[in-house]
Amino acid sequence: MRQSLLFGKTLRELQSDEVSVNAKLLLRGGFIDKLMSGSYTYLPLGLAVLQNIAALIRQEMNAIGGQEVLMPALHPKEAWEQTGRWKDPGREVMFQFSGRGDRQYGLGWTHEEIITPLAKKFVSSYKDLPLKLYQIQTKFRDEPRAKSGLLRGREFMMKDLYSFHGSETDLDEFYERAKGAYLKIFKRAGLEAILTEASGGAFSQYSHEFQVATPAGEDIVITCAGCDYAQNREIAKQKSGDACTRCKGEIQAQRAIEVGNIFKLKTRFTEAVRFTYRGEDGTSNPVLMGCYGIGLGRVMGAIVEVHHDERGILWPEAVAPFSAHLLRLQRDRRLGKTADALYASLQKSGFSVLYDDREESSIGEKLADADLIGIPLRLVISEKTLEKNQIEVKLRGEPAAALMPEKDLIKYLKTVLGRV
RNA sequence: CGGGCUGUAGUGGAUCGGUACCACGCUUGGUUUGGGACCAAGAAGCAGUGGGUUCAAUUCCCACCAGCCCGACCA
Repeated sequence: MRQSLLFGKTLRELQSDEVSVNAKLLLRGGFIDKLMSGSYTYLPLGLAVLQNIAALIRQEMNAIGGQEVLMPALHPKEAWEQTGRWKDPGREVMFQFSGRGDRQYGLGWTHEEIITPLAKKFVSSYKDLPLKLYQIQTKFRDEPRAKSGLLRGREFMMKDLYSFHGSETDLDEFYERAKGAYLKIFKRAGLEAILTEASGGAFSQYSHEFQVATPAGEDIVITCAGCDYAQNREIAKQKSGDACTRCKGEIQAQRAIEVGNIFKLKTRFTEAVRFTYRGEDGTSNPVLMGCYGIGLGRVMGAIVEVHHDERGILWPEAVAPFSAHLLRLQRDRRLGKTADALYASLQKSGFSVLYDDREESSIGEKLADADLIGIPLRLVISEKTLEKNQIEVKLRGEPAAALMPEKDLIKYLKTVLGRV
């Protein structure tokens, strides 16, 4: 992508009352634009990151047998009355309104009410189970207080997977596989997620949250320095400073962002819609369910909270909007031709490149923008490099740059960049 | 929903009650080129909305709306 044509610009200044790091850097970098509190437009750069996160999640969901569907966000009241959630707790978080006539509608903040009847239509025998369906779709929640940039929105992208099983052991087994897939997703996205036990809330006593430790988090998790004990503060019996009951290690409390959670719903929703299946022996049995969510925008925000410095963002390679950022530093014609040629040859080799071909901006602006945008690899063509007939290569996270001739560059990129 | 702070060109900020100023950005022309460079000439505003006080309100008061933050809330 030629940066001169890219929609969205980096900003030098921001409304001074914005405190959240992810909001500041993503707004300044031209990744997102705020429509209102808790509601953002993803500009081309931000959308590229979001789509990379989505692609990564899809890979791992497909790997554990998930099949992607897309359900409506607009729901009829009746679907929610069946499970008793139209009034409580629905009314608290659900946008509800009436349409033509007296027909009542709500916007989906979760999809058990839709997917359970859907699965029921197609599942009747043990042969149809287990079944794992997921979607990546916009959720709406009437949050009492949207805040912290992408971390808590009123409208946000969520991956929600629902699994259906014929037995509790099958549910348990899949739950563990989903847990593993989640840890893999967060690791690939550059996040160290703490697997945290949490309360099951309204419909289950089993639940795990995936928490990313950062001062920007709104949750508090209680962890042990010595073992992998981790519980949400709401249910933790140990507190900061205690000696761990498992390993005597030091218990600590830390702030964290909840980027995902998984639940065993068991029969909470299948019972409500009388969803049963015929077993091998001909008997009718209840279907068991699990649900597994990841907030994509929240993942993106958490990545920025964890991976940034005073100059800007440092995107992990797997989610970066582009693999490389090519800067044409000066405006000289010969230099422009060299840079254009390199851009073309990188594209031909299959690399995703943002090419700063802007003529009007100063050198300082280009360098500052590159740091702010945070693409992992920076390539510079300037009068200096042209003289030596080489290209400057620098990793965003490292201070030193190296020079190399073009013929070595492609080889180097292939080793450094995971995806081509 | 309680509390605090804030609303002024596209953006960020000034403006002891006398109808608005600066910087950035933008437009035109020129110069410059390794960390947001310089010169010149421009364009750009119902001062969040409504009410009140006053001869006079961007400025003081009230209400509402919006934004940020703290708390409550949150599968």
